[in-house]
Amino acid sequence: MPIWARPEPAVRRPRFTRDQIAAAALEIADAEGFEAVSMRRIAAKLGAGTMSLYRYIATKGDLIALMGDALLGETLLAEDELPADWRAAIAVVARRTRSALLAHPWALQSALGDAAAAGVELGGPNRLCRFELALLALSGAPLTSSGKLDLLALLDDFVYGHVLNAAETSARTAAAQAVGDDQQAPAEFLSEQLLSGRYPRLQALAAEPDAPRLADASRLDERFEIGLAALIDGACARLGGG
Amino acid sequence: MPIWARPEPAVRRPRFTRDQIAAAALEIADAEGFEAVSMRRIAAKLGAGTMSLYRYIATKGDLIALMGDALLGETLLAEDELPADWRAAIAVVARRTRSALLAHPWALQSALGDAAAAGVELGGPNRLCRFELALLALSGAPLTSSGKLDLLALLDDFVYGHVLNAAETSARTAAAQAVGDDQQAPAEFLSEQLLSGRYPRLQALAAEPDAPRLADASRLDERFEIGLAALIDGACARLGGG
DNA sequence: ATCGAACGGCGTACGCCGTACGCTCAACAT
DNA sequence: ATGTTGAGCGTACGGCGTACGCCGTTCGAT
Repeated sequence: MPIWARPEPAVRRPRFTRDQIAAAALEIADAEGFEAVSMRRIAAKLGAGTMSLYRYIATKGDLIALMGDALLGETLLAEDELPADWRAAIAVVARRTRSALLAHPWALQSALGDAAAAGVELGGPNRLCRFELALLALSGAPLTSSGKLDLLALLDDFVYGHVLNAAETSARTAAAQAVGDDQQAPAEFLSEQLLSGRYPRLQALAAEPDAPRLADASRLDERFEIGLAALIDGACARLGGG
Repeated sequence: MPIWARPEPAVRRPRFTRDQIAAAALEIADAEGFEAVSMRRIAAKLGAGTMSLYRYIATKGDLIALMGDALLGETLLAEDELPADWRAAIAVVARRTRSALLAHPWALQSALGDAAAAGVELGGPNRLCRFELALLALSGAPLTSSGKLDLLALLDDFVYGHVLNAAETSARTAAAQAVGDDQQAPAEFLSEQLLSGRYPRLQALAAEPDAPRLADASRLDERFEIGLAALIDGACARLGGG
């Protein structure tokens, strides 16, 4: 039922591959955003008729699943890129995942939505590969099997959430720098709200001399490292290891 | 420019309120999913013409922003619901956020996408309220202002990521229990993949006697608590507090 | 009380979307 | 040489967001 369970058509002489189709979709998503990815656009990019794609793919959900798995492929590392220390190793996996997702801001959109859920089922080969790699990274960790699964899930929670909020932050700052005129209104609205007195602590915080920015893109890296370290150490201790 | 900066029309006698429109959208999203929310559906539910909605809302992105902020309203707590201990207090805020988001699985979809980004800008009143509440919870914490911001961002990262992955997991298990026939194929595909030998550690893990489930919905609560505690303690220590 | 202007409500239309259906015609088996 | 198959895809349908402009009501001014 999942797309990876069905072999590619390959019956006669197919003009395309699922990989080609997914690659075209990736390109469009990177260049113009996730919602620019449509069957017609992909077909046009490949020089094919729109409906031809349906010889290779049952539904758009399948395509999205393919895109998501292709993206996960970018998170993979060779085994020898993993440090020997398991903490360092799993941190490398997490950092790599983060940078791959940040490089493709549409990544999380492909994971949400009913269309995606229909096709994802249990994840594609690259997802399994990533899982395998993560288990390898943890092979020296003093954790039970289910403890390892918990730690991996915890780290994925954090990484995905970090990317989600980082994408929102950067979209905001990007929008703020757009016309230059548009950034006036939101800023005005915010300071107006602050001055309303309904948010005393927020107001006080904004009034501080060092004035930490509320949505500060420059601290994203440092924040990620802090959370990563806290989770690896803390979760490991709480999961019964050392 | 953000929708909250513009007052409601209110010039003559408007038949609707933004709140009513947002409420109708919420109802549809809860009942039939996020992608069932369309201008036509909302208008029909309100007994209005489709285009009438545009008297109250500039674009669908605005509507989505409204929905997101309404949802954030569910995460709010009264001040006296906060424990005195700052660690306990911020944990309560995080737990409340988690349960509100889990109750509305479409929540994250509303936060993603270009349509949403256009309207969100700096967040609505409820978002500001939540921020204020979180600052109140942290008022006793031995952290600098920017340390508090970092901790809050870190916790939001974790909570949102947790919900994201939990939603995916539950969507998967829900889909698995759908027809009963469909669950056969994915399971077969997975075990086939495992037996291929390309994923030795995954295979070994699946073969263990206690057999921890790969996507285990039953451990979600415990995992959340572990991550929460690890982040609060670890991040606080690393941010220079006690 | 009357009337002009203003404005809320919304019908229509356009250009997108995903995809069901069925035709055409090249490539293969015989 | 011929029959069969299936890849490629043109057309069409129902849905989407929303631009545009008409209509009838309501309000302020007289």
